[in-house]
Order: sequence, then C-alpha cells, then structure tokens
Amino acid sequence: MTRMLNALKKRLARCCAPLQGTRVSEKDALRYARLFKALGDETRIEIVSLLANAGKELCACEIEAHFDLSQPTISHHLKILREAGVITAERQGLWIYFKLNRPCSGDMADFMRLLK
Amino acid sequence: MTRMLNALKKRLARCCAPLQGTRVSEKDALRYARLFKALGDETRIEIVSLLANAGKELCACEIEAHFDLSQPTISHHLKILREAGVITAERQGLWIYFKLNRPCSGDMADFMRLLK
DNA sequence: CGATTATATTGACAATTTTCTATATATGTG
DNA sequence: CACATATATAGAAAATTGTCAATATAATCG
Repeated sequence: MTRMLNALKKRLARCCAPLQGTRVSEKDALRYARLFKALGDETRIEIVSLLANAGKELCACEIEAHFDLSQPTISHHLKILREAGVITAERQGLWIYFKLNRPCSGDMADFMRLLK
Repeated sequence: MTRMLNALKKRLARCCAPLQGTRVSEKDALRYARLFKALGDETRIEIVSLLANAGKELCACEIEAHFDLSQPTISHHLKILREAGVITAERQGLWIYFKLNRPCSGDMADFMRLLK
C-alpha cells in the first residue's frame, strides 16, 4: 500500500466529518455567559426566586432578612444581578427597591432557541 | 407620643409588607445554580453552540480543534458540562462523542416558568 | 505484547469570586 | 446642621475556578 493510500485511509478514519455553519458570535457568547454566570450562584438563585415568588419589588433590607449573609454581601449579589440585567433597582426615598427584569428571560429564551 | 406609638409608627414605615409564600427549595436552588454555573463560561457557551450548530454529536478532538486551549482544558470543560447534564458522552472505539442533552433545556424552562 | 492515538486525571499556579469588616454615600428627620 | 437609617464601596482573606504540563488510562493496530 503506498504512502498516499495510507494518508487517504487516515483521512477516512477521521472521527467526524468537517463542520460548516457558524458558531454563536463572540459577542453573544459573552452576553450569554454573563447572564448565566450571574445566575450560577445559589444565593443569587434564591434572591431571584424570592423576587419571583413575592410577585412584587422588594427593598434590599427585606431581601437581606432572608439570608444568613452580611448586608454588603447581599448588596454585592444584587449588583451582579443588576449588571447582568436580571433585576432592576429603583430608589424610593431611603429605600432601594429591586424587581425582576422579565425581559432577561428573553435572553434565556434566545439561548434555548439556539439549542433548538 | 408614647413609646408604643413610636414603635407602631416605625412598623408602619416598613419598606415592604411581610412576605408569605415559599421560596424555591434549597435542592432546586442548587440544581439551577449548577446548571447556570456550567453555562457561565464563555468557552463552555461556545462548546454548546458548536454542538447545537453541528446538529450532531462531535468527538472531543473536533471540539478541541475549534479552541486555542489545551486538550486537558477542553476535557475539563466537557466534564463540567456533562456533570451539569448539559451534554452527554458516549465512547465509540477510540473516540468519545459528545452531544447536547436536550432535556437540560427543560430545567431551564422550569426556571423561566419560575420567573413567570 | 509494544506502539500509537484519544481522552482523562493529577498537581500546580494564577485569576476570579465570595465573603467579611470597616467606611462612605445618600436620604430623611428633628 | 447633627443624627439616624438604608445601601454602596473599599480592601483583604479564603475558597473556587480556569489553565497548563506531565502523566495515566483506554482502545486499536501490527
């Protein structure tokens, strides 16, 4: 068997056919990763579930009251959720109210559509 | 104004009405957090998008070929995705094929339903 | 069996994340 | 203005994560 045939055989033995098609853009990959990173923490999932269950906006102190964590720690988690677009914040006098930003589930739906 | 009235006023000035209803269970919070943590990395999002776009299973070497990362690093990411139930793996001879585990989007749908 | 190839695991290091204490900022009250 | 309260920020320590080089394991081939 010639060397050429060996090379051909090796190519046929490839594990996968070559791929075409495009991957998600780097920009979208970053966007999705940021959203999921924000949700990838047990405390933050519970904050989100608290807001979802309340069905209304809650001030930071109410949220804090449900956790065994310091005020700055909860403030930090709220900031991460806010920056990822999962929640929004609005000051009313002395309090700052947080609520779910429902459009964010649009991003998640986009991602699920990607999965087909 | 008596001290009692002051205390009452303070209670009326509460930022939020007390909450009833139940939060997500701790078990579910962990489950969601693990899923989202797995997806909260740009490389892993791109692996998932690669598999989604290919529309078929891919062996590890094919996946590796799309990244500028070492083989052990990709292997590590594949393991995390596998353990979170995002992908499944099946050995066929020398190669191990990875494919999307579509039921995982059921978990995500559950979470989105939580958000209402 | 020995050699080769594909993938996984180990162990180390660097980067990032979570958490805290201490302090700052913003708003409201007397 | 001084004081109280709600939230944010800074800075540091501890835990977790992403990465790599080296090595191990598993399957195949001769």
